[in-house]
Amino acid sequence: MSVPPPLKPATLHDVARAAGVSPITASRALSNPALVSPKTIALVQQAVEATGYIPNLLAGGLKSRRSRMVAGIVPALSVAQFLPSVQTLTETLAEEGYQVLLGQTRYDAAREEAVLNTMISRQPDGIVFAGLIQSEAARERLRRAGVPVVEIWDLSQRPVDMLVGFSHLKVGSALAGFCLARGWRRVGIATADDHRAMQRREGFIAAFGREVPTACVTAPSNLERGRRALADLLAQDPALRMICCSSDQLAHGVLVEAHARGLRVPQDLAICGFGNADFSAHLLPSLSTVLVDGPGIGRLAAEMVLARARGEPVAQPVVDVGFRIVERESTAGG
Amino acid sequence: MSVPPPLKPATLHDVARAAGVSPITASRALSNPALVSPKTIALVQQAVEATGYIPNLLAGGLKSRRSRMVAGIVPALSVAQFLPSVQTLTETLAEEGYQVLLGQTRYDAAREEAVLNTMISRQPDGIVFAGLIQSEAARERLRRAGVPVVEIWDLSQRPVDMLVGFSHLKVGSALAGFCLARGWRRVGIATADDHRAMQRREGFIAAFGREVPTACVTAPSNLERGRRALADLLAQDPALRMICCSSDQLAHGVLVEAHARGLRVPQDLAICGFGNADFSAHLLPSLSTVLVDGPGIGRLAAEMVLARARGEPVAQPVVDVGFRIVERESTAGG
DNA sequence: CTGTTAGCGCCTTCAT
DNA sequence: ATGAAGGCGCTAACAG
Repeated sequence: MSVPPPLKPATLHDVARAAGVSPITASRALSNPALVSPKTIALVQQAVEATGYIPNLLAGGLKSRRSRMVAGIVPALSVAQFLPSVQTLTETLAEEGYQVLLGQTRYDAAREEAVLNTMISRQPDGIVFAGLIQSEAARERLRRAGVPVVEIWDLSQRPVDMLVGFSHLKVGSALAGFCLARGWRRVGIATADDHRAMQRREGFIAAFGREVPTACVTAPSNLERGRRALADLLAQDPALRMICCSSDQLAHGVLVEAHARGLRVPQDLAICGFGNADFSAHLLPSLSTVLVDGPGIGRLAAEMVLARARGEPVAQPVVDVGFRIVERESTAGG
Repeated sequence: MSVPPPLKPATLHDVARAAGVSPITASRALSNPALVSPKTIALVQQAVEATGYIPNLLAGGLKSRRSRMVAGIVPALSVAQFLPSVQTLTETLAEEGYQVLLGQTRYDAAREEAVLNTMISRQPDGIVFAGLIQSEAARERLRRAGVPVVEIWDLSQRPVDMLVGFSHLKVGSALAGFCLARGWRRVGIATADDHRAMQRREGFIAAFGREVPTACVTAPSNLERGRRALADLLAQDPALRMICCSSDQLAHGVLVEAHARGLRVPQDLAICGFGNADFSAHLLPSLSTVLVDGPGIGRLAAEMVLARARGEPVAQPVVDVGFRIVERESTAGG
């Protein structure tokens, strides 16, 4: 049973020889069986077993110009926001034999460019980028390279190529409307300092009609920073009635800090998050939030890239998936 | 300023011609400048600018047999446990020009094998696998392929190759000792159904001396399942004094459910988690947990792979990074 | 320090 | 349905 390990792994040539056919026939038997007779296919498959052949996708990709890899680029893997999108992207692509190459920009423009350059060198069949690509040089290089690009989780007048996202400004104004409708005037904002979160804040203020107390924390946000943010906000205005947060993690921190200070939520203080994290519906009180279809964004981005890879046109290269405010206990009453 | 986009992207040949040198010299100027005169380097760099050259790492990898890619395989990206390791792995590798290829097994043995096969076809310079590789066929194929493999987050008598982890049995027995020392006899376990979590449970029971009420939830665990787990456990024994959980997410859920039922933590019910999630220290009460150095595991794994890629021997191919019980408010008193 | 030669393993193109 | 030729873009291995 046990075959001694060959020093050199078997190549398609070895398989072809073992099967008594030419290399190209072996190749077709494996990647395009429709063109080969059933007899030959069986022969080749036996030869594959016998030789322990494992194809070299690098070599195949060189000639065929299809690497079957897609770059997935996020600020950091720890940004919980993007995880469902990346996970679904990876799964959807895997079903079609594509793998995701991971890149992290750390919210850093210089690294963003470096990461994109490295990715281009790897000849990916697509690039999915969380956020908008800022660097003009990178945008130009991507267009030149002709790689399909999908920017996700934001909206832009001038995407590099394709886009699946929604308007953060509109999220902000929707939240402002939400507060105004309930008569909440003393509202504070706890926000991370990333571009998208700040845009939501801008949208909020524009619709709210005036500046509001703001606590700004370094991205990525987390529970601890949420606690500090509330402390900061209450120092600015102890009578705040409502806090809008740039993530559910931050909102959770605000909630914990509120409890630590004996504030009742929502009676004394209402709280709203963003992103509908898996825990939000199950906190005490359950957390109101803004729902965005993260998995849907990942799946759509994958399908766009796959369509391009197959040479099909993409019907709708820019998709606004929208969002929805989910009212739960933390904003009840009002 | 604006150069019209070339139909064909520039190759190293184009750069060499523009610089008036041979292709191999251009190659060396870019990838091994120490071997080339400063004058030539400058020439080549100008040519790179002029042509807009972007190297093709696929082609380079084919010849040099170094793909500069490392496979990173987890059950699912949403398993919070592994994120710090994957993030640090990705960062550490990126510093050396390596990228991570993402794979997800979904806790599924069949997919585990499929994912590993796909990864091998991509000629990675290493494979970092969260957990132990179960499939004997895959283990054999990996050895044949000669790819450096690092199994992480577990310990084994027979790793495929290298390993960075710790003993889950020992974690369990340490937790049992922790409970016994405080005189807590009515202890329940809330656990996910994955292999490692179940091992911790086994270690607990062995050291505790008897079976204990157990609520078992489907992995990956989250807050909602933690709430259900406590409900389940209290139905089994309403007088439980302490709950050990297989993750901090689960423990968080147990904490929330305890509060929902008017139980005081830790006075009525003590809770301990696992993994030291970023939020654990900042909950009310702060959550006791088992600390494991996730980023450290990722960094070590990266360094092992890099060492192998450089042809250096790995001094310690199996590393037990250990763990530490972190006592916080949720287990105070007792 | 630089160049020549020769492939890496596979697949596209064209022929049969 | 199968095969032959050639080359994808780059870099080892050797020369000079």
